[in-house]
Amino acid sequence: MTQIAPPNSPTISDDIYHLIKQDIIKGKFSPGAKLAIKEMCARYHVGNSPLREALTKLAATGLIQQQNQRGFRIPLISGKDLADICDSRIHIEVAALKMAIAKGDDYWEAQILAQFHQLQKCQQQEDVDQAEWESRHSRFHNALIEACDSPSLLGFCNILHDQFDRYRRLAPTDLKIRAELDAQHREIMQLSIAREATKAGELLAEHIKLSARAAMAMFGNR
Amino acid sequence: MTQIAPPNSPTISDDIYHLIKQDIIKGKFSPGAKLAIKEMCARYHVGNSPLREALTKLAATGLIQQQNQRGFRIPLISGKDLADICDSRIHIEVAALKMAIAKGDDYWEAQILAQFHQLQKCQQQEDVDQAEWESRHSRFHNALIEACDSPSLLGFCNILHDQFDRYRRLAPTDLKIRAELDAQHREIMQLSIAREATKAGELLAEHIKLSARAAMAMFGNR
DNA sequence: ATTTACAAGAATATCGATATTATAACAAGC
DNA sequence: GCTTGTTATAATATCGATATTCTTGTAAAT
Repeated sequence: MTQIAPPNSPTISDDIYHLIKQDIIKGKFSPGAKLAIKEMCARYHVGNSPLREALTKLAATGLIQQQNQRGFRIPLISGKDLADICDSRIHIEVAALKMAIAKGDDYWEAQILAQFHQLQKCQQQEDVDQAEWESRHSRFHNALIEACDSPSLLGFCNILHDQFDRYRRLAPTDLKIRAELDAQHREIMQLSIAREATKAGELLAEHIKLSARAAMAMFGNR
Repeated sequence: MTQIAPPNSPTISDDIYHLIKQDIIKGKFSPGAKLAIKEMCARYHVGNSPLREALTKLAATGLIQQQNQRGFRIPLISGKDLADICDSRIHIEVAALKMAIAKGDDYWEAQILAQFHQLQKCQQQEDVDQAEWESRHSRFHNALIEACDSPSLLGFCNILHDQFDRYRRLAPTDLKIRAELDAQHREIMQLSIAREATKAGELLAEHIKLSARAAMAMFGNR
């Protein structure tokens, strides 16, 4: 009995879902901007239905807002919102990291090393490819928690990551802070593989806070 | 300057989203069942587009599964999945409760008392109205954490609640356990209003575990 | 008997057009 | 001048039909 791998083609809906999602995270739409259906159809060369499905899906993850009979908008930004995303990320991602440290196997350790290496290589370039860095950075953070074996926590982490990234790209990160963040990456990796759950968790919390600081500076209060 | 309240009519898409969501939670579809587009359109008396948007949204929250070119399915159930949902709920809902206890004001306290009272009244009936009980039970749990002032955590709690409820309704809860769960409700309420964050959190964790036990008994292993 | 190839059928996903609702512009009344 | 009411316009949401993809059944080949 040979279980043949199913074909499973992509759909337009799914393709532009990822496209639009990335564009939002990249900041190609300004906060509060209206996403007019017709314009979006023209921009992404798709019809009504798949576009709306993609937008609906994005609205479900909080990356855009939907109002009945009034279409879709890019959410406004605020210090309060960022603080919320940051705090939630700390709660959930730290929990996931601790679980991963408890459950992770050799493959998990290897993947962390591998992704860290790729991130390093990317950063040593003369002019860093932003898109590539973002991708590798995400993969590194994901590798840390992937072994937590909790689909729901991982899903929430992804949602929060996306929302967090939109903020992070609004404010260019200072070089000094960038170096510090990178040092934290190394430390978190080492502590995780050494199974120092508590210390690793604390450092990850610090790391997230520091990441948020640059964007946070754009808002006076919370 | 009189800021008039906007009209904001409902949409078919939004209406059936809630309808289908409740039907899934109520267990009207068996795990693994295929949700054929045409049949669903007939069943809910709606067209193609709003139905697909509703299903897409539900897929984004994990209440149904979507596969490209292969439509939508009700997720299978498993002890592993339930354990994951349960654990995540504990992580996130306990965190939210502690935040709420730290930030809650008089209104928060009053709402908890009010929702608890309504839940009690409902339970003292001869034959409990299941739908009404579910609604009041949800509102009580929500009242506890609402003051946490974190939209993202509250959103995740709702998602997990929905998934959890589907499992809970699969197995009828033993009367003895039911009484115990209700005693916990009262205790959690009291500890919360007394601002005993740690104790309240621990008890909420116990409460969630106990709720899951009945459904968990349906699966031998994890 | 098992696998492979192909064709018919069914289902999903998408398009183009329409109906419904919100928005904007403008006139009338206080 | 400001509010209120009305109409024209534009946008969203929905429908019905079509194209594309998967699935099933049958026949040929190894």
